[in-house]
Amino acid sequence: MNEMVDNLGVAPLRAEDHLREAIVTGRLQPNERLVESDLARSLGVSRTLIRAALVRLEHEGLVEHVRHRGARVRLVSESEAVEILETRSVLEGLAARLAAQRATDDDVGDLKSILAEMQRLREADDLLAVSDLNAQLHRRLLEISGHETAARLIGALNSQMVRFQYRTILLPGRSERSFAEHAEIVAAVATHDGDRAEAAMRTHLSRVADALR
Amino acid sequence: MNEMVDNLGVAPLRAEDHLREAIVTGRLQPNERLVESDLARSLGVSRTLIRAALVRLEHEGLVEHVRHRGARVRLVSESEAVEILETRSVLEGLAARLAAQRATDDDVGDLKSILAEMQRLREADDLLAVSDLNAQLHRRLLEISGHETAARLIGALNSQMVRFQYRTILLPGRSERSFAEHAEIVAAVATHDGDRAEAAMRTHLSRVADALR
DNA sequence: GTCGCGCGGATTGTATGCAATCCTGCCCAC
DNA sequence: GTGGGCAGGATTGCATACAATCCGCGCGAC
Repeated sequence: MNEMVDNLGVAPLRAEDHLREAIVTGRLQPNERLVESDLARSLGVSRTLIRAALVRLEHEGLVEHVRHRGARVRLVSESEAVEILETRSVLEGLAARLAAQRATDDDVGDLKSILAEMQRLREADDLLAVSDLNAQLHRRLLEISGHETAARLIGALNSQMVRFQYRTILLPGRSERSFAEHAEIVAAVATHDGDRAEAAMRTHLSRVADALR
Repeated sequence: MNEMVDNLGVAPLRAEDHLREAIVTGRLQPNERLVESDLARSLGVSRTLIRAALVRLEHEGLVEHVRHRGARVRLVSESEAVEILETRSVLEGLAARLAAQRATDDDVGDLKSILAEMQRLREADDLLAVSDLNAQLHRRLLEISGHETAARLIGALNSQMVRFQYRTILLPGRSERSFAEHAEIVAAVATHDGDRAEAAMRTHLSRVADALR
């Protein structure tokens, strides 16, 4: 467990990023206690920095902190995951609407090539890679929308969902339907039909929520 | 001994809450510098607590913090206010839909009496009080929806908007239309029509955004 | 045997001190 | 007069020290 030797670079946010990464990748398990002095020692910084990091991670919903009792990795329940998906549904619906209104031809080209690549990987049965491309497609749509507020909120919601990330795409038949849903979104954006893009995105994420249940 | 008595209640969050209140009420002006040691002295706590509070307020979007240069009260531009309203629009739309599905008869009664009180105050030309009741109506709808994730995000967005809070209702004619929009929302909830409630809420908040521009 | 209770270790909460960084104003070269 | 740079003060960044709180465990009363 000796990974202390990478403090050289710039690294002031490093402690926080390390922690975040350890949580979202599951290296720190849900409900695991986060003892400040242990973290401080293992990351080679002082408790002060760890505390600051924990405060921020708490605000991001990754950590739960109760006074005098310390912090632990927050467990998001399935019902909460559904709530998060419902919220993402309307936020990304908004973003999709705007993306449809604002997309340039290049933007549409990007989306279509992501879609084509998804198709290819799907036929090769590499469902995990497909799931990663899903995320990329959603990210690209957000960029195109140019809506920073929505992007920020969606980002925070996503980081709480990593635990469920690969879960739905693996269900039998889900991958085909998911692809069709994404294709519909891209088609709507390509024709600059905001209403249709929003509806398609909401349908898509509702289906994901259904799949989770 | 005596100061312990003071601390029995809820004292530890005091510094943070003081700061937040000073910002949202405008006692601390946008762009004003927040010097840690000054705040510490004036609130009677140490810099450590001030720093922790500033970290949290930064995450809430009330404060802007740049490394080695300190914190200042964040100025939210009008274009950003519009973004925030667009975001609220879809989030509260979701909440209104759920509220319509879940409202009990008592809930509907509450909403209607808030509406009646609004009407009364409007006829008495007390527009600021009307605006406060607006906020109360929106809060109550959120409660009824039972959607904690949406509620949390909306709360954060609202605290960034206080500067604009009373601005729109004072526009000539806006008060009448605003009342009609709220009445439509309540009517939709009363008939448990989720689609209509969501549409009404989105229309309402779009109009507020228009009024702001 | 079980319940209450207090003691000690572990852990968090807060304050303080020192180092690092930045900003201001001044001096000097040109 | 203008621009570059360089002190000195102001302010933040980080670490450490001390105080407050919590939790588990053992002991005794019943």
